[in-house]
Amino acid sequence: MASRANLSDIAKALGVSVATVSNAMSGKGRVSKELGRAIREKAKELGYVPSLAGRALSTGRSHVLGLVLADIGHPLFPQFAQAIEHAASEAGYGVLIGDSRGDIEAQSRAINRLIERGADGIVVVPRHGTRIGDIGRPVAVIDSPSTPGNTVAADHRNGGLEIGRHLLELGHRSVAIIGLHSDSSVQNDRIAGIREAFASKGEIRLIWIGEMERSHGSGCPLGLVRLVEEGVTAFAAVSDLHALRAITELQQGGISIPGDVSVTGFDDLIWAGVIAPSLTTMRMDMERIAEIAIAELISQIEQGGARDAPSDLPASQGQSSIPMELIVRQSSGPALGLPASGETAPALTGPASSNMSQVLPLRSTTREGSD
Amino acid sequence: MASRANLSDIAKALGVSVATVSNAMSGKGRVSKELGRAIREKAKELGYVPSLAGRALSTGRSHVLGLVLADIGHPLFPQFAQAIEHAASEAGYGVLIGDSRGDIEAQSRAINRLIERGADGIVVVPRHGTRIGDIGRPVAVIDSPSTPGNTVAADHRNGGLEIGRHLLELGHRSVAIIGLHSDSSVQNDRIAGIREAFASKGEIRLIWIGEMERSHGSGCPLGLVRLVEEGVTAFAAVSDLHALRAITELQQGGISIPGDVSVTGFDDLIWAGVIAPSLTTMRMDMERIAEIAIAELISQIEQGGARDAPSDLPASQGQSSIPMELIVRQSSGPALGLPASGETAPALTGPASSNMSQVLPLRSTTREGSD
DNA sequence: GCATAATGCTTAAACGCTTAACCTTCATGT
DNA sequence: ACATGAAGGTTAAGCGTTTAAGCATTATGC
Repeated sequence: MASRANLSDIAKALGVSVATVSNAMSGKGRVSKELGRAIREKAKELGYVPSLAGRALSTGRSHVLGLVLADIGHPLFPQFAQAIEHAASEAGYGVLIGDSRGDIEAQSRAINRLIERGADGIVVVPRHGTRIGDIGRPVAVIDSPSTPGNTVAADHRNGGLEIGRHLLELGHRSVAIIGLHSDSSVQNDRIAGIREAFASKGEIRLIWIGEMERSHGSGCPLGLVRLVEEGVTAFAAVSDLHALRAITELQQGGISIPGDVSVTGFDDLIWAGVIAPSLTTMRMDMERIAEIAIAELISQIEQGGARDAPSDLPASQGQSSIPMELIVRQSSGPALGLPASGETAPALTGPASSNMSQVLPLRSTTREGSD
Repeated sequence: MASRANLSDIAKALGVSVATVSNAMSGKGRVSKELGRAIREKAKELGYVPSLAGRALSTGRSHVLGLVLADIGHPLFPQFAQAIEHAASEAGYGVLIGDSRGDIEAQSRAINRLIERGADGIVVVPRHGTRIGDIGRPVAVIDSPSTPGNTVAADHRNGGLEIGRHLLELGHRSVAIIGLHSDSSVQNDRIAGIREAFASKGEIRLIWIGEMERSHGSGCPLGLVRLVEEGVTAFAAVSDLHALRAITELQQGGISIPGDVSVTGFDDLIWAGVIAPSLTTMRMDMERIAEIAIAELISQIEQGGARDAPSDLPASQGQSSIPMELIVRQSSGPALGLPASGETAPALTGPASSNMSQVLPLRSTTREGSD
């Protein structure tokens, strides 16, 4: 089997010049209707596939984009990768992945590697608290709308607002927010949103997992049961991962969800729908985010060429923030003291956290799965 | 800023020919020690980065590999992507991702797209029950050792064996295996391993989530509490995702883990270490698997060239299977009736599954987090 | 001391594509 | 009738690299 057909094969077969064939395929030069059709037919017949390498060398464009995730191990990565790949593919671009496990320096190394590999532009979901400097090539940053230099992101603040309102409507007046650490814009936006929803309407406390783990080791209990005793009726985690941690810890402590307390998450990660109780959470519109990021990137690539200073033009339409969607499932319910079905919930009596062998009353779960 | 320096710039600056510079950089032709050093110095000085496009055009090798995951949304994807990217990068290759969400046909489309993009070879983690046909280019398949055409994979069967033995040692004699559906070689291997461990030493039943969801809807309860009443003391899920589902369902039903029953998973997914109780599971050695897959692929690429019939040579050393590692955490403990610390565990009394408002005794969790 | 070989470099072609420039041919406006 | 322009092509250069072949020059064998 001969190796792949090229332009010259088609040209020879039809007795025309390669340039004409090239023009016909790209629809750029001046080629008569008929010849154009004939060429495309022949191309199909020979199974012609353009050589990206040849094209890249000639045009200086590889038609490949780089994707750099700060934390490629994050469970959100699949969604990102899938959406970005899809959008890029639609636009005729391939996606090269860059691993930046580890620190910030690794992140820039990853970016550089991708550039050396010839990526026309880079999509970055940066590590917390990182700013992407000028890398001499178009970049689209997906972080949070409040991050300077951000290109597109979900409206995390509004997401927080919605989850806050949801809990508020359910009657919760004392909630604990669970975050990892305070140097992530995404988390801070979400938290700010929740706070805004509760402004003066309820009491909020903050739990930083990062801090607790620093003193008690990774995977340590978060002491949530004690908070429940102190009156907290809802836990709003800024990630489904933390929500999961909360749910299991509470359940292990004999607390019923959503009977006794509610738990909400963020991101609608893969397990959100299958755990018991299934998780109420906020979902990003990855498809749209990816589309916009890619569109921005490609527009920069195609017009800009060698433009590197992002301060040059005000980046097309500026930064867009995409609404998030509230997914109500089983893990959120009416606050204790606001009986759902006429029955009065028994108050929690005595300390339950330190001594799990105590007998706890379990309320029945009344809600059904909705999706 | 001038665009990137190329061979010709270096050649001009030193008054030599491009060919010499090329030889010096690649160390292939005949170049004197001194001149070689001078050239490399100049290259560094000018910030020379070889043009992959030029090289690709000249050599016919893009130095790019394609990565196709059947289910890119699977939580294992990050680990795969990271390991593959790392191994490929070490070998001087980039990794292009292919999205094959959806059916088997989408999988071949993804593979084709990557080939059209010029990938020198493809790493495939195929969809259950798929066989990758001849695609005219080197392929490395990561599925299960029992799959025909498999290149490298974790030793899932042995993994099952180990988890089975672990439960056996803890005194469990009646376990339920939780799987998704029966057409996955990986799952079947794992299950076979567990079965082998228990051969005639205990009772095993099988739960297929797929079947249950087909009749009761996605995310439906699996009825595990009833199984506990019937005497099951351990649940061995073939994926951490299912294990998670089991743990939450059991906890919600008022059953203590590992006090009343044990639950184990597979794959050591991201949440395994942070949920309560943390999850006992089996981990694949992704790094090694990726290394071997990439090495195989590259060896095929570099020697084979246009060889397409895999039946030609017996594929180097044949298919390798990499041992899995048992990670013991909190979710597995001694079987009921085999008191861990002198204390006799109370037997479960009466039906607990259908009526969750029943008051259940909770045993204390005695084990500490170990990692 | 002369054929032979090794060494160090250059020339030139090739990879497949794009694109500017050029050359016919034919239709058009004046 | 003749300059002008458009249409439909062709030629040729160039993108950056590799690599076979060629050509001096110097070392080696006998």
